[in-house]
Amino acid sequence: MTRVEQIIDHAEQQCKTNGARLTNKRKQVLSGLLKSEKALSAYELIDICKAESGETLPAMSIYRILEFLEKEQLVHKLNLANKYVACAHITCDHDHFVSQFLICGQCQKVREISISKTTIEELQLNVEKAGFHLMSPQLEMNCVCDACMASAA
Amino acid sequence: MTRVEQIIDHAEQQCKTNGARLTNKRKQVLSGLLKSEKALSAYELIDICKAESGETLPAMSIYRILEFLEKEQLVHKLNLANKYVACAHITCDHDHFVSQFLICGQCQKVREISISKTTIEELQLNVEKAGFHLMSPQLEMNCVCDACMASAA
DNA sequence: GTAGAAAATGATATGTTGTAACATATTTAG
DNA sequence: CTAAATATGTTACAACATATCATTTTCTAC
Repeated sequence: MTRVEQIIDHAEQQCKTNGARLTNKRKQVLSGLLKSEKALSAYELIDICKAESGETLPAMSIYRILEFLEKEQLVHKLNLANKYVACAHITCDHDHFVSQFLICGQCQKVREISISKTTIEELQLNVEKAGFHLMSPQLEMNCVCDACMASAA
Repeated sequence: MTRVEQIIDHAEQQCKTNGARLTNKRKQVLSGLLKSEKALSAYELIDICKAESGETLPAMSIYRILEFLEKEQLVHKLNLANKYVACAHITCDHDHFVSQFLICGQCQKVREISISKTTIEELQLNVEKAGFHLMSPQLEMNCVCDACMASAA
């Protein structure tokens, strides 16, 4: 059983626990994200699913499926890039609090790392002091990864 | 002389120093952003410029002008919202390092605040440890402002 | 001041991301 | 098995963005 299959299995159990259904098409999309190991646009996922299964999922379905996967915390939407990425902690069984996403602008590789509580608190404090309320506690940063940095040079 | 006119004047001097030209159309766009005091999409700026001057700027021109203004640090692009906002520090004469942008998802009001050096350093350290290099040191956060919070309740 | 280069803007078409609205199919529960 | 709920399909379109090539404006060198 491959790593991806293991993760999908785990995700399916997790969904069951929440009374949600990880259907075949939803598995297809999640699997596409997991295999690619980078951030993909909805339309790139259409192509990937088509290549894997032969059938063309309509854009609307992809977006609905991504929305579902996001609610189940299996996928994150990267707003900076308008792309989607599989959660790096599916098999960890813990809820997310705040993640810092590093997105390579060249190859779309993504690292999802955690932030220390004190850093979050400081950012949050700034927000409140400015008269705002944080909605989605998710930090995204435009980066370039080592590999792309090296190949560009 | 209004506050906006003062800022535009200052921006014009700044451009001259850099060997750049703040043309009339560029002033129009910057002025639109300054007056509105919130984040605007390129297409909203088309409407605003049309209302002010009567002539309709093509989308392509707006995007080119925004790109110019961004390079001159007069405008910031908010990738979270696909919108543009006038820099809050045009008359401050200092280079930017890292800004934290708080974007109200309801009214598009934006606060541009500074981040402490230690917080930046910690975030930056995380990035380097993960094998990435920060490209645009700009934090954007989805928020709701006090006013919208109150009116929604 | 005029020619030619460079910079700015315009026009047209099209690509990309995302959603609204309504129809159909599949699953689940009683 | 049937009704309700859930999931997916279809069509059309809105919003954001850029590629390409044409034209206009400005600057520079003579």
